[in-house]
Amino acid sequence: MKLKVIVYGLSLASLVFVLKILQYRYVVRDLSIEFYAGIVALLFVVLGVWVGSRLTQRKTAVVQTSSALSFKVDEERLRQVGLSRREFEVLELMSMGNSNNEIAEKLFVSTNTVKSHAANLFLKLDVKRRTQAVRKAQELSILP
Amino acid sequence: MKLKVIVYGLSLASLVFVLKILQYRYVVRDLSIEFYAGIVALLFVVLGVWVGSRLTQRKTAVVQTSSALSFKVDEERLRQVGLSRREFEVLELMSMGNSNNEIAEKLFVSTNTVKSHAANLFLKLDVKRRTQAVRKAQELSILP
DNA sequence: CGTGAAATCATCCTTTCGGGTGAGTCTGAA
DNA sequence: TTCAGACTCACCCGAAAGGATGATTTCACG
Repeated sequence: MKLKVIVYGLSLASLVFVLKILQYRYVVRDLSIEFYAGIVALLFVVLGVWVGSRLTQRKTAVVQTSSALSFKVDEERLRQVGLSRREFEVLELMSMGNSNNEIAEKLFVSTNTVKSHAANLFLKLDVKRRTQAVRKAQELSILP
Repeated sequence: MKLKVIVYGLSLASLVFVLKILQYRYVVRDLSIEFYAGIVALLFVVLGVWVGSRLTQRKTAVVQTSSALSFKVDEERLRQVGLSRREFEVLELMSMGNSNNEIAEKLFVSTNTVKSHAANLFLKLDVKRRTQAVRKAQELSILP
């Protein structure tokens, strides 16, 4: 929200600024139009680069803060991936560095069950190893 | 490398393109210069945003993959833990979800060597599994 | 010139992971 | 009630990971 306002405002301001410059050109007309075009182009490329990096930075920042919040955001993400609660619990303990056996003990189920959940969440996350699963979960910001 | 070439090439191409347009303007002069300025500005803002996001994307990627940037900060941390460069490289690839075999291929060494490095860094990090190693490395902020 | 750390590779062995398959229970929705 | 999905567990098997030990080479440091 705030970002959009800033970006749009800045763009408009810059445009006005450039127009003013061009207006001024008619007074000081001693340089070629190509020169001014180059200036304008350069100026706006710089502006664009700046805006572009700002944009991406904000994007990741938002992702980070949202994951730092609570369960609700996670559940939405979970539904996007299709992970069930149990699968997510396994994934959490997995990311803590627990073995399947340790996860089984902590969840009061058998190792086989953990392996089933693991296999299912690997399918849903489209990964082959638990380390990949953890990484992908972090990238999807469903895990810290 | 490739990225820079592409970016610079694209910038130059766009500049030439705009200059051509302006040249053409002298033939079809029926629109105000403000209009053309707006077009140019808009065009280059879009280009800039694109380039900007590209740039930032690469930047983060570089930080993750290459050890060149993170070396300086890492080496201090590394000495605290006592990890050698090779062990750290293995740890990095490990955190990306690579298997020992894949790590071996990417480092041009045998799987046994990777396992040796892995065993050593497990000792130094005081962990038992690779998932724990990755987690601990993140907690020590020697890995993203 | 030795000495030690790092890097490399190996072999043997055990544990852990992961894939595949099947199957029973339970719950909530149609 | 029936049915889908989740959860549970089991067995088998191959692949990956990890532990232990030893050997060689390289390279910097004293």
